[in-house]
Amino acid sequence: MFFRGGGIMVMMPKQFPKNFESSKYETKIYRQWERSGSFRPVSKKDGSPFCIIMPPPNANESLHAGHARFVTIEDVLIRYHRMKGDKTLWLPGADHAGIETQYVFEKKLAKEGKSRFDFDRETLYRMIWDYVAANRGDMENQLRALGASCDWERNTFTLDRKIIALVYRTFLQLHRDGLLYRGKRIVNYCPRCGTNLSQLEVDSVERTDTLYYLDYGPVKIATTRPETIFADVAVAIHPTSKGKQDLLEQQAIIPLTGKRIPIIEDSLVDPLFGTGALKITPGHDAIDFAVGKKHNLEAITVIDGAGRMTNVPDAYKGMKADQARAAVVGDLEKSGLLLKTEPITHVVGVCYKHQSLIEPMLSEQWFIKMKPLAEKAMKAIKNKEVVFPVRRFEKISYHWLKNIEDWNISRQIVWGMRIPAWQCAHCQEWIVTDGKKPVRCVSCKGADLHQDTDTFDTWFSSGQWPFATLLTQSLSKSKPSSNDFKQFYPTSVMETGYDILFFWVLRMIMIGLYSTGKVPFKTVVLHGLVRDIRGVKMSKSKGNAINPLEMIGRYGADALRMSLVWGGLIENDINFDEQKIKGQRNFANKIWNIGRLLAINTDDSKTRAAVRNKTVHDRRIMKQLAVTVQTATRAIESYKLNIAAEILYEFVWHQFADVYLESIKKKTETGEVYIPQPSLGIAHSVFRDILKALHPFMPFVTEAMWQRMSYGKKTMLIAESWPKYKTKS
RNA sequence: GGGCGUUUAGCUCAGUGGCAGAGCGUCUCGUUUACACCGAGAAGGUCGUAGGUUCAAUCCCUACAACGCCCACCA
Repeated sequence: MFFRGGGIMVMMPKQFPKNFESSKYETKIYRQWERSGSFRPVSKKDGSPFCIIMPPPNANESLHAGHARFVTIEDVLIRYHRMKGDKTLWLPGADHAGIETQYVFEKKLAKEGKSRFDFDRETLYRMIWDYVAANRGDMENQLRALGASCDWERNTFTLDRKIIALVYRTFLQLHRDGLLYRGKRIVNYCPRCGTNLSQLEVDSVERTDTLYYLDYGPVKIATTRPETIFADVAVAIHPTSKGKQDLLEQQAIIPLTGKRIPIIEDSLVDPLFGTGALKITPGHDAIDFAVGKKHNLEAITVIDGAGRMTNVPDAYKGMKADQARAAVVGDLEKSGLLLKTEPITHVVGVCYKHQSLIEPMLSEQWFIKMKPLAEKAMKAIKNKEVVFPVRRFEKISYHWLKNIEDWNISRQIVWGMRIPAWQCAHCQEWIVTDGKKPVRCVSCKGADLHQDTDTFDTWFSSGQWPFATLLTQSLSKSKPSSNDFKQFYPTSVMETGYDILFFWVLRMIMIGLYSTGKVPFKTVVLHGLVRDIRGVKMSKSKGNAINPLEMIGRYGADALRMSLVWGGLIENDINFDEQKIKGQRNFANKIWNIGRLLAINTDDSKTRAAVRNKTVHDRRIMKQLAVTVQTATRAIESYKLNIAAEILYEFVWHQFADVYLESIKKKTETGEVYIPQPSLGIAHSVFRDILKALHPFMPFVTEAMWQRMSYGKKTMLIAESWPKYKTKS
């Protein structure tokens, strides 16, 4: 028997607005879902656990189009699995975003005429904490506006005490396992951020600079950085250089100071570049550092953390590095030691965030040995313990893991987790703990211990996010389901932008495997970036960023969501086009009006009289529905969300509305439209399944319609079950 | 220097070893008691180029080109 909407009722057109006014429903419906506890994981008979840990957005920033895309994709998966009957958990969170947040806060301080140096560490930390706490609600409300059906009772912040405790535990464990070390290395120091950055946080840009040819006595060298000559400790030539033996017996002379340094040979030198001789400056260049180490040379620092000259002749002391370059070049010219100059186009490192020039600097930092961790990750990928449905991401991941380098995890900022390591003032020994201050030095028993002032790279803690969030849930006694970790780990899907594949996803796999012995998630689904209509990456500074809330206000959350998955594969970049949202707003309205047509004609006294047999149209629409739902189901299961969205759109609009409803629509003598039975019943039955199948994509209009039609009696659509059709044999 | 991706209608993009698809845009017509946030229809493509495999290639293979992205220690 076919379901007939809401029994006997006559709905006057006036009571049923012609357009779906999204803003009238969205907030109300979301609150209804949230209050009813629909976002909590619930066990059904044959459901299996399904869990996504949300990539925590920066607690301090508003959401942009990229967030809207991930929310849509993840919410589609979550709602689908929930309807399928799986025990479904989507765990939300917020990220403290160390460097970025501190930078934003410092800009704010600067506006007030202050700087971070005006405050002690604790005060500064507290100020940033309050600042973030005040802004955090905005981001969370934006997630709600987008319809994210995540479990707010499990909402977690990356700086929650329990999370910090777990991160410290991992750090200590790495130390005990010999995977952690403190080393003096060339690091990428960003003078603007006031901290060093990992290799990943440094971008390369091509620049044209001047190449200076300098007279070093018996040899000539070419350099782009004449201000660093005071840190030179040798000049290297290639082993096949002409007159090598002769040169090796002599000494090179640093211009201006006259200091004598050895001439050495090393195959790293390119004999065809410049003069074929390379000045070795281990204190300010990574290659030189490597060469210096090989030849047992000292590393001299001549630029300090503020980017000023130090440890140089008085004439240059205190100058900024670029001023010093001009001064040095001028003096070289005067003394005739500048042989010639030529322009050179080369690649330099810049800060990924501000594009400011990176200063390679010698510094002592905490490092994690990555090779052993990466090997386990590669094995897990090979064994398909973690699957990349889009093959190219697996290839890229594997390649990166194979060539991985040690990870510098200490940052010179206060906003973040302070590193739980103390140095003994007496014997200089470092003591690592799980967060508690040690009483005495383990080696000399000294009691004068000082905690490291650095904090962890944010990615070090977020690399532990999947197990940390689930474990801290388990530690909570107040919550009914205190075994989240046991139930949901490894999680089902990790969904995030491909731009943080290396930063985050692969590190989660490595640390997850290390800490728990298991991969943190079984499937990695990556989405492409949202660009502007011309294909340019969106950013606030370019002014081409779109505000999701504005789009929601204009077209509704459903329309925005659909537009972000419709018309392109999720793994590819998309160009954001407002026309597309508009089209989906029209679609939401179409759904609304299908409901309106069915509702205003549900008059039994009229339709009962016209009962007849099923027609070709009736039978065809039933079949098309079955095929559509099956295809959509398969598409969602294989993360081809665009296919699912598109086929549902096509079916609803062009098969159901344009063809079927038109074919069954009748008019009375007075011109009133009505639909006779059994077609009306069939139409209702098809429409019910349409609402269900579209619900993951367009949760608001479908829920609003579901309730309006009283399809579920007292249940909400969010809690309904996914339509099932037997696969054709 | 290595790697990856893209190239299909005016635009944005799906897709398949067997008549080339969607949305938007354009044009024509229609309806105005489900929806103008509507309907019916039309125009528009040598599926980047050149070879190869095949009965058959937009799809598979090879080379090339253009564009884009990622990685990399030539000062």
